Amino acid sequence: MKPKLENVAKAAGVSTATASQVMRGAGRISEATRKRVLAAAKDLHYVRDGRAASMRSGENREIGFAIHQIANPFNAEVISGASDMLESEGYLLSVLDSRDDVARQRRNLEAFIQSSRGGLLWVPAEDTDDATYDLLAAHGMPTVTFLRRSGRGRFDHVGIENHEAFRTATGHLADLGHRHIAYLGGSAQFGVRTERIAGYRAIMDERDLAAPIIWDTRDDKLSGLEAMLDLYARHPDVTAVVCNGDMVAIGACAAINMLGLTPGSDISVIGFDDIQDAAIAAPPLTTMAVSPYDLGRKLAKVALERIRDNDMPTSSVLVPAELVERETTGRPRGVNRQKRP
Amino acid sequence: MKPKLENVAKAAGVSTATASQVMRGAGRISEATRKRVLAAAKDLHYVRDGRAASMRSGENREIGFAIHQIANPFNAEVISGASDMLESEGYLLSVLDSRDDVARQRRNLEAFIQSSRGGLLWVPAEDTDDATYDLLAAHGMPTVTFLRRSGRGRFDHVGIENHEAFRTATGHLADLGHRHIAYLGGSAQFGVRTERIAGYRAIMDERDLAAPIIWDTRDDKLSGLEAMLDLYARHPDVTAVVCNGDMVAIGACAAINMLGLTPGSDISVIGFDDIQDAAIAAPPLTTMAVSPYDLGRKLAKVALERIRDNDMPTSSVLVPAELVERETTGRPRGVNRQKRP
DNA sequence: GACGCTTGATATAACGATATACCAAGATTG
DNA sequence: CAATCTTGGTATATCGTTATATCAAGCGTC
Repeated sequence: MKPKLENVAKAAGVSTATASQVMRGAGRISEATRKRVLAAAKDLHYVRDGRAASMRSGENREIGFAIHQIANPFNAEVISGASDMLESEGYLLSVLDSRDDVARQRRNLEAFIQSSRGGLLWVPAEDTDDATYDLLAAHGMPTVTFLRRSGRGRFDHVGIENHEAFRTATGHLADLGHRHIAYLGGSAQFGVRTERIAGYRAIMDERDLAAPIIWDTRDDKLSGLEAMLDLYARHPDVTAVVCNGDMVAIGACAAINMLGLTPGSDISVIGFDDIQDAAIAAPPLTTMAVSPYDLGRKLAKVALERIRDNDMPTSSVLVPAELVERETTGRPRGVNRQKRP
Repeated sequence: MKPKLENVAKAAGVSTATASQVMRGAGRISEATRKRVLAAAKDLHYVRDGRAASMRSGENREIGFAIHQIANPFNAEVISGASDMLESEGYLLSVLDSRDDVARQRRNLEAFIQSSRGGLLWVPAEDTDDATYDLLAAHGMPTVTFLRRSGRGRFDHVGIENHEAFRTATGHLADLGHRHIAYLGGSAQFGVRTERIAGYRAIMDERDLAAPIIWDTRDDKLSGLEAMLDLYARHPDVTAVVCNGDMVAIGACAAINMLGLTPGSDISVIGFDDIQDAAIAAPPLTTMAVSPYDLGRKLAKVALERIRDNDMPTSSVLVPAELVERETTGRPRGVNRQKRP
């Protein structure tokens, strides 16, 4: 049923070796036989068995992306960017979603190893244990971690300047006159959040603002909404929130609306990511922008270099985020309009 | 570097055949040697080469999902559902995104064939040509199409009762007293949209309402917003819109807000999908709900049956959608409150 | 003690492609 | 014209597993 190289070769009246060379465009083959083989292949709907090919040649042009959450529009954009870059170089990207579950992630990564994917883009799940990093390192899988850093420098990394970005975000609110600024979406011990929280704390400290408030929540709108309602009930003096992501921020804005208040004038909200929704939210969300598509391309580029030479020293790229002022940040009530510092 | 079965076998002092049997839990092996082999395997960080295994055994527990758009929260939920169902049966799901591009889809599907994935879940890209269906059929790939039907009955299908759902949606608006109802997100010739549009048209016709207006737009918020602005400029008499999806509907609501009007009282909007955003949008969106997670599970279940017996006659499952009334639909201005029929 | 039966393990041939080495025939050279 | 090169092609071992057949040893049975 499934045609193999042997069938193609027989149909074209050549050896499998010759057929193989034609299919790969390798070796020295006369134009006449080349055409004959190609015709036979098309005729039989031949598709080569990549397992056999990759086993023998040691090459695999399928790259894996192990990500913590597919359902996030930011991540989806990253995937698009990475995919485009890889495709332009003749590779292909398949995605496995761990949903931040370490057991599922383990299964996913083992599947990548089992199929000897050509390389691996990876956003490690929270609480990923060392054994998992060891596994990849032990198998010599060309790996680039993304966003969440770890693995003790054994892997390349592409990420965001989180610390600096949250200094900027918090600083922006402070500049506007806010003193009680909370951080929404914190708590987890993982690298990214601690970097971000550190940036937030640094400004709260340097500018001598009120005591930091870190409020936990997951990364989606509904959680952001609930967390904001909670926060407001417990800390009514908070006039501004820095959010761990746009999803949370948009949820928070929805909560503020539900409370009969207005984001930007009653409570200021600043997000992170600049997802498509941010610009068309009501009101449009002030946020820290990084281009996820470009980030994805960058990520893929680093991976390609690693794949081409697995002996290079590991590298690390951090991309800065940029403040995009829209309408959810403003002066707190009771602070007079004055020149910005 | 990469350990193979031979190394494990040698370390345990047995043959590769024995080691293989231990790793698979097959054959008759004494408890003592079983333990010795397992220990050796763990010791060497052994992970079996799935390519070789699947080549020899003809089995592959990695399932592919070829989808038209990862970045859609509805689809993301479907993926989660399918993934959970498959995992519970010891399979694993990897996702390739075609972004509705037929060339990219072709490459993706060929990759699935090359690696001989155990089965295939597939939302065909718009304008998929027959040759692509033929390709899968020719290779005997166990395939279930999802949402978009085609392939002339050669594949199992899981989908939504689109026609009936859009009769319900349009009927709901008609019941409220609307006469000028537009369809937002139409035009493409593909199955799903024509089914939906047919349902809409049927009601417009049966109830003797104004002439149908079909307005084209892509499936995201920004496009929905632009389309709604456009529609309003050209057809100011429209008092209600049925949308092809929640993303479009939410975009449309944003547009209505921008125009200084209120969704639900000035212009009614009804969506489709009931994504998470629908419930927390401002105002909350009336929509036709199907549970994407359950849909994903169902899809996976059908695929598993197909994988287990590829000679079964093909089946088709259509899941109904359900009206969820929230706040974006109401009586048109100027129509008196009256008993619902 | 020859016979069958069970248990635990092994030797070996696939699976489908590709890398390597090799070869025949014609063309080129000194 | 013998020696060398080029061209176009093939035979074969190999990648890492697993399925199949086979086998030796122990054990009971008549």
